[in-house]
Amino acid sequence: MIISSKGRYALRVMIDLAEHADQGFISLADISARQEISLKYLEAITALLNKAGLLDSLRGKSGGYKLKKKPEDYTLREILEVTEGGIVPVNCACLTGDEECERSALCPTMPVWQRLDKIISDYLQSVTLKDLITESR
Amino acid sequence: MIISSKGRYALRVMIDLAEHADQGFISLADISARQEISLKYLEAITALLNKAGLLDSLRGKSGGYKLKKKPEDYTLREILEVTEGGIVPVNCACLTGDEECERSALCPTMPVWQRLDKIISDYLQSVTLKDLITESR
DNA sequence: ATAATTCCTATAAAGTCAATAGGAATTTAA
DNA sequence: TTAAATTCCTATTGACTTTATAGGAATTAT
Repeated sequence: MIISSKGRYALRVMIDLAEHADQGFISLADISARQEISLKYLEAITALLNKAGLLDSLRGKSGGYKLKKKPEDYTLREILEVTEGGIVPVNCACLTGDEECERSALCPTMPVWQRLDKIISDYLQSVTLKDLITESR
Repeated sequence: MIISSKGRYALRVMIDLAEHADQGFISLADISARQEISLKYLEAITALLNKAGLLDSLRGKSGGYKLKKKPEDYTLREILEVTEGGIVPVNCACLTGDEECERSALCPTMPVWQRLDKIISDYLQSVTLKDLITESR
């Protein structure tokens, strides 16, 4: 799985924050109730988003989170990369680069993994948070 | 990870078989030596490919495997789907379909997962085993 | 016959994922 | 000034998946 439930939930959190952007800081308790995701799991997810600088946070009573940028300025790629710790479709050294691969010089599969990686990356880069927001009806 | 090491190895096996297609049945011992993958793991991988009907096999002395079709008639998609047991980028019910999702009617993320799935699927469908074969030099 | 091979079932070790727990630090609001 | 609400931090757990390996049965060419 390229995108785990952490990434899926992160997207729902960001959408929720975008849809309530006019209400200042939104508490995780509110998001938990609306999205039916446990408070504790939400804490883990927003910790990642916050550390990466995607959110503003305020501690203490009537605190919470809000978006730091406009929805159209977040790409799905940046949101998902933060929560997943990198988006890689294949655990091959030619993509992860964490170890040397002796075969790389004549590896027939390398171009495929690199193109696949680019296709995915490009698509996720092309969609913004704003694209996901459903107008309230 | 959308594609595990089993899928990566499967591709290398298929390439190896394609490159030695003129030599009749190729034993896993030979592939193991060339590809530096353990015999036992190769057995597990070819079992999947064989059960799915992608290979011809012959047991006993001087037995082995060979391709059932021409390299240009295998898509990466069919090879990888067999060894991975399905290629799905996100563990969401809208793709796996193994359980009902109450949110689906107004889920803002569903179209993204479906498009991502299609992009990946289309790309892997468009590349054949023949495309991967490097002419010997 | 025998050697080489695929085929079958089981198992083990390591890693990842999904989620929870408990409490410290902070801040607002009563 | 105190109490309540909230984020923040570190740790842990159970389930599941991945990546193999082991032992031997069945089969077949030589």
